[in-house]
Amino acid sequence: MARQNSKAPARGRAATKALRRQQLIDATIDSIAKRGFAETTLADVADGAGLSRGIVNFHFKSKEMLLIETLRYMAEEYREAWTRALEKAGPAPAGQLAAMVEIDFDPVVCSRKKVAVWYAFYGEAKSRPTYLDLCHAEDLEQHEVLCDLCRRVIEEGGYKGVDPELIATGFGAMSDGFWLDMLIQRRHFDRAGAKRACYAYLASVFPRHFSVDRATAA
Amino acid sequence: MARQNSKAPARGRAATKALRRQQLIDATIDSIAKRGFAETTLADVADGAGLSRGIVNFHFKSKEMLLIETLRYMAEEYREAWTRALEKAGPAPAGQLAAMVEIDFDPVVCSRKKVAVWYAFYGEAKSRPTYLDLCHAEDLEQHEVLCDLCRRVIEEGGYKGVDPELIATGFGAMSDGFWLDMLIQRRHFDRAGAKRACYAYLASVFPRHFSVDRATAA
Amino acid sequence: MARQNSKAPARGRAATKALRRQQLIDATIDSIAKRGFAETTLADVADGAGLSRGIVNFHFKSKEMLLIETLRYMAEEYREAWTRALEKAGPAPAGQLAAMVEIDFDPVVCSRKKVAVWYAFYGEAKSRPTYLDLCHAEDLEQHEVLCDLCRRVIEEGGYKGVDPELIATGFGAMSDGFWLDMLIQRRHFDRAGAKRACYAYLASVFPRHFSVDRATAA
Amino acid sequence: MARQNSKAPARGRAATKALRRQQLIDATIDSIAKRGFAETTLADVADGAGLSRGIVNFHFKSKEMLLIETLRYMAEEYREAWTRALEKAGPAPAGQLAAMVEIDFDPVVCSRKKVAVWYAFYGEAKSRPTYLDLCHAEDLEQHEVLCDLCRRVIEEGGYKGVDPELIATGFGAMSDGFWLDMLIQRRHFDRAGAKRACYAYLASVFPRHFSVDRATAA
DNA sequence: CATGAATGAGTCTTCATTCAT
DNA sequence: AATGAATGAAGACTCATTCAT
Repeated sequence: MARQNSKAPARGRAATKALRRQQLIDATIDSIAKRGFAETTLADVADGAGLSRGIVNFHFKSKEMLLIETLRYMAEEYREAWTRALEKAGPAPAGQLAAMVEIDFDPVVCSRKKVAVWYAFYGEAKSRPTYLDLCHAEDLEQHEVLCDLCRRVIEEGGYKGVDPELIATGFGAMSDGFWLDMLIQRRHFDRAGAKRACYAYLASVFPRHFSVDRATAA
Repeated sequence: MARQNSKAPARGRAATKALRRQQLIDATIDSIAKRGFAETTLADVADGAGLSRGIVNFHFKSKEMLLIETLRYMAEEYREAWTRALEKAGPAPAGQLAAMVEIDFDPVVCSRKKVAVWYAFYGEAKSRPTYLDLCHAEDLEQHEVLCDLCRRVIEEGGYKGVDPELIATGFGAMSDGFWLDMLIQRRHFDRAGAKRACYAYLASVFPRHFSVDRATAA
Repeated sequence: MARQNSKAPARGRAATKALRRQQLIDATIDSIAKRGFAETTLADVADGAGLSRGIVNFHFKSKEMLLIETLRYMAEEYREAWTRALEKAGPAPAGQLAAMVEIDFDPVVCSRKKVAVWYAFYGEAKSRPTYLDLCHAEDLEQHEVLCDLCRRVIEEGGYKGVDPELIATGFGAMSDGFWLDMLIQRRHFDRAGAKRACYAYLASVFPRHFSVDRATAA
Repeated sequence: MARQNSKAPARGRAATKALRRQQLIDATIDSIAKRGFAETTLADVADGAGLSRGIVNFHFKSKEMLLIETLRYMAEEYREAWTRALEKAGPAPAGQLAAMVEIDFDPVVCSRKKVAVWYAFYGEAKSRPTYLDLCHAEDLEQHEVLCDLCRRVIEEGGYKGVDPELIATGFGAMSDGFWLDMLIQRRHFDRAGAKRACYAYLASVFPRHFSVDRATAA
């Protein structure tokens, strides 16, 4: 009982601490999406979280660290999203490839807000080394997974003269490009249009697995 | 004589003025590429141009204006590049499409430095309205040109069930995605690889016009 | 029994309270010696004492109060040291004067750490009258004692034309100056050298009582 | 004429710059003397100089640098003072020693304000390495000069059993101690009293050269 | 008694902009 | 046309103090 009494506050505090950190990361994402990288001040973040001014330095030590943790959070969120999507997709490689298309343009991951934050990090030279440290391994892993899926689709479908790496790379680039479209509406394209264009790409390469509208059962 | 005397310096001054502006725009591009948007100060720009501190406000009124003019310059440079590339390419639409691939990954336009600046503008929320004002019309124009080229290739090749807009859009997105790769080396891809992936895409859609390595004569 | 139960913890608490205060004063001295006045934060003190952050305000109400108590502690410590030294020295005034030299450069009182703290307070003294108030009475008392000792030595030795106040003052100043040397090593002098210089001074004034190396029996 | 015109502003600017720096150093000395080291902010200094907030960082880069330059200025001022005093004093070593006493307690060098600043630097641990870097060589030089003067007085007077280094050291320490007295008025001593005590010391060591009130002609 | 999360006032520093020269 | 000294607003960060637990 005594132990429980002494643990309860500890648990509460630990929970509070984690909660605050997440609150602040969320407020950071909101602010970057709204104001951009350069205009996001710690005061904005604190205000956005409804907390006091010194709070960020208390929980994250510095602005730099807050931004790093924010990037880390977004990278993990994205990674979990596509990992889980593949798990749910069943064993067929074409289905998994389609799942990747779907998750890449799922509002959870590809909202205007989230995309704005990704591109804020991409665009800011100072954050590039940090980005590489944090995301390079995961980017590579996703690339390998995509290559592998393409390879298996090619085998399955007996496609001749198709380089899986080239297709995987092209798909990844296209996906990134459509995310940018979400942000600046260069080709005023919506999620559905982006997916259709991706499926059109896959359908032209893997006609026996994909149609313009969706994945075909192999 | 009096006229000559007064005109010569006037011309010299006008030239100097234009020269100074270009010097400062170049220095701005260099600084954004090196330090990023948020870290670029007017002092950096002035130092980079080898000029004095107050110079930017003198020639551009404000930092804001300098950035707008810098963006305008880059947009015009890019527009002229692809416009001229199409002119040189001859009348065949597939050749023109190939010319677009080539120019999009030509070092003049797609150096790491230039790409860094583009993405700095994309990533910075504050610059987005400016970007739209300045570039929307031109982006749209390029998109229309690409759609038109695809349409004509489809007609020429009698390709069935191919939506030109979808292909043009997909190509544009892929190109943007590869530019991002140049910047963050997400898939550690070089210009040649990017072009091959683009041609692979076009080859799979327009097999009678393109091969993985280049445009095929129709 | 009930009383005992309630008293024992009370005594324990009082003891704990005094212990905590001393712990914090010690940590303050350590921190001032190490980091200086301006750089000493309550967090440093709390960490140094191995206690929690809010603890100082809990036991001392404010940082200012902690500093005052620290100074008071050092002043009392010094006072007790020289008082006790005089008591031990026997009745002869020259012996007591020598005892004052010895105690002034005794490691207990004149360690580098302690001197650092004294001079930290001196450095702030002009702007904080409270600090002066604390030490003024005791400084005066010591000065009177020194004057009295000199007077008695002069009488005893029949020294002509020697002003006891001037000698006492000069000795006090020299001692302070050597403490400063300990701190900044202006003349890179050690304790032994300082004592020799003091004895040399006393020997030149009171040649029948002192030699360079020590007090001579009168 | 054109040259003159272009030089005049340059000279004016250079002069202004030096003037500003001196203004700020003076304001720093004033503020440290009034408020102490820990309480001196750049705002205080700027206000004291009647200038704007950012001015210190403009002229000195950082607070740290301002403090270093302030210390350097004080060290040079003191050095010049005693150097010049010796030059004026004539060739006799006893006269030069007396000149050192006089200059050490001359209001120019030993005002309460100046002493407050010296002791602020001595007391602040962080400034000690800087102090050593800046002043160690000069302190040593002054010490050597004092030793030399004592040596020559001893020779001249044929004093037996007197160690010049011990006397020089003792004198230096006594002088420092009296400066501290000026600051905290420990023995509520004025400049005249301090000098008398110094002369009393010298007179007891060098009776054929000094009396309590001044240097005696050798 | 003690903890440590939270607050917010205060400080240093940066930097766009102005303006006298 | 150009310079660079000066300004002052704004932002990151520190830290004494408070208070719920």
